[in-house]
Amino acid sequence: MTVKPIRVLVVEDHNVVRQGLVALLKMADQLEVVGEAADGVEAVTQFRKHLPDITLIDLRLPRMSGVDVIERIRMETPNARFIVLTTYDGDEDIYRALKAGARAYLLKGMTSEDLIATIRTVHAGKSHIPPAIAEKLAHRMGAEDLTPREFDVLEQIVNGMSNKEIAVELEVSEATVKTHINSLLSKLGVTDRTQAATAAIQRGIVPLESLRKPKS
Amino acid sequence: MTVKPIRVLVVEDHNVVRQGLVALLKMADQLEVVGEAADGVEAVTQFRKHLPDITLIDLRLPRMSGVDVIERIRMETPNARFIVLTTYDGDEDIYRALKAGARAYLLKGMTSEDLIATIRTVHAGKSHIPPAIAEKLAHRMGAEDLTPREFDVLEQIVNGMSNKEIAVELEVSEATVKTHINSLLSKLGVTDRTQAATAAIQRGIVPLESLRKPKS
DNA sequence: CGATCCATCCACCCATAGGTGGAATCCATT
DNA sequence: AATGGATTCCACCTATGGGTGGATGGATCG
Repeated sequence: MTVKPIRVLVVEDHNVVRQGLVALLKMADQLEVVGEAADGVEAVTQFRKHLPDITLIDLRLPRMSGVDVIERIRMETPNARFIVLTTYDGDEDIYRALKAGARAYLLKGMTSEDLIATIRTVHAGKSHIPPAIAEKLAHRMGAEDLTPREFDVLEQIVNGMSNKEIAVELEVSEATVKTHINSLLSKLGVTDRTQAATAAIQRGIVPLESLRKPKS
Repeated sequence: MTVKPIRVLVVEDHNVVRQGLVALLKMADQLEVVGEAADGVEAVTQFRKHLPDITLIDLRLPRMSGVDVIERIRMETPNARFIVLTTYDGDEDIYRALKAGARAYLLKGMTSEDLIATIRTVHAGKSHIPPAIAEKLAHRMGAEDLTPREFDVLEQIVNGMSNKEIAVELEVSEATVKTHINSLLSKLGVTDRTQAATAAIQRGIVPLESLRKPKS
């Protein structure tokens, strides 16, 4: 123990994945896993307790989302460093996480070399945003940001509601719904509601989990 | 080595997850990981080489899908035993995998006890289908099974195509497209194409990966 | 205080989507 | 030979969706 190891907190709800991360990290020198958490609330607790150098964090977490965790912790500890883990590319949450202060992001399909190299890079104070994401990030800025109301309407569209149903649900006229739809269609760069729905799901604007259950 | 260990093959493309599985399995007695594979083709090769008692297999794999792997192997080795791993519930592939001969399925959020217990159960010759899935499986049977052509149309719908565009793409008339749509709407139990699209994604009938890239 | 953005609504129009009720062909199974 | 499913197409009609070009009040911000 000649050099001070990098102290890492692992936050991930899926058991196997968390075990896998810990297993990978143990193979590396000068890395120490100081804590594990399986949900957002526990993550905050563990962070306060251990004050790790690096927090590896999944975005989809029970109880409190990864983005919320990052925001919360950075209010208390502004120089906390986060590396975000995601399963899928093109996830809208990535942008929110980066905006919240994450320094890097990694897909779960990465190799152990990727993981360890990224941890060292971020610990050295640098960021590590893959070029493809950086481009999308730039591309995204100034383009699509839906107003709260447009988001409401989009959510209803994804849930298969007709304009009339949306109007009732949001307690506005159908004309208003149409206005919002026209607006969000052009913001999303799509031509109809079906494309809006799939785009919303694909980009993670509306999470899959919030989808209606089949009418059974 | 008093008792013969259960020989396990782990097939999973995501590095961390595979490592995690192996790490979990090593904690158990009388279990031996005899091979690992990161894609479908390698899975078949590894299976032939080791003839494991149990194959833990993810369904989303590069090069050859998990379902295809199961079908292929069971043609050669009909009593091969598979435990399917999935990230999300409600995945259409689960049904196909079970039909192809998988004996059990597990979510990646499981505990190590679940995993090991399931391996032993399946090795003992029993199946292990969670009640919730068994019910859905029963519920699904006799209901929705789309014809190949209906599936083609649904795929186009998910990709945001209009009826006219679908007609051109599939080289049929718009009337035919409408017929198929009418048919698949009632089979899926939905009322319009947007609901069909989200249902298709949610149930995994059309994989998210096959979605069009934004026109950029 | 203007300027801007948001949310709300209107009228009008046309294209698209979806429903109904056919019908013909082909193919596999009975 | 007959049944049934899948695929292809037609005509016809109505409902819904989406485009255009407005208008209004409220909030926020420089």
